[in-house]
Formats: sequence, C-alpha cells, structure tokens
Amino acid sequence: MQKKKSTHSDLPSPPKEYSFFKDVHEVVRQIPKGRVSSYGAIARYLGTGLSARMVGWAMNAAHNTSPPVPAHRVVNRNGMLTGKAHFTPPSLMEALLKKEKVIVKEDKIIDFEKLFWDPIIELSL
DNA sequence: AGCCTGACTTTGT
DNA sequence: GACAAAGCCAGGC
Repeated sequence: MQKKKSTHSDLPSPPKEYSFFKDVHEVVRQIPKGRVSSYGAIARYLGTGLSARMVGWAMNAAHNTSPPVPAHRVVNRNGMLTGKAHFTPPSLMEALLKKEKVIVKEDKIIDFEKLFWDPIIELSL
C-alpha cells in the first residue's frame, strides 16, 4: 500500500520527527543519576559509531526537547566538560554534576571511568 | 542541491 | 608526550 503524497492538506500534525536526535536524547535520559557518559559511547550505541560529533550536535536540539535532556551528564572521552560552554550559564554543567555527587575538578570529572555509564553495556543487560 | 559547521574520536608525526 | 590533521554524519543556510 502506497500512500499518495498530497500537496499540504493532510497530516495535521506530524506524529514523530524522524531524527536520530531524539534517539540520543532518549539514551541520555537513561543515564542514572550520579553517572556520566561519553559522546562516543552513545554514538556507538545508536549505531552512528564513528561519528560522536552528531551526539553533541543532538544536544543542541536538547534545549528544545522534552523532557529536558541531562546533557550535563555527557562529556567527552577524557571526562572533560567540553560542552559546558554551551550551558546557561556555562558553570551550570559543573554545578549540576556536583549536585549529583560527581566530583569535578578543573572542568574534568574525577573517577570518570568509575562513573562512566556505557549504554552499550548497561542497556544491553 | 551544495557547502559549512560542529558539545568527538582516533591516528600519525 | 604534545600537537596537527583526518574521518565521520547530519542539520542549517
């Protein structure tokens, strides 16, 4: 069954936008409190794999996504708060992480590997 | 329809 | 070990 494309009359409201952004938001939302994840890990889980950049890009949309995405729990592979500059205010990311009992020093997460939450592993259980 | 950008990651010098 | 460049994919203009 094939659906005929009309001009613009039907489809009063798009049910869902097909964006891998949404997938990223969803995964990030799964991140437990007090845990952190990396762009690359999420990217691999989504299948994008080689393009961790897109994960960060998706975060840009996260500001308009609901429920809000805890982007502050997502850092780069080094455990550094690379995306903190995109928060409002930038110090918000560090503040939120500290609130989660996550130790942040010099924009870097202490014991990052211990707090690291890998969706590939955790969601694969 | 094509070019540029981007919150990363990996590899090579 | 530090720095530089390339690879990657999708969205915005």
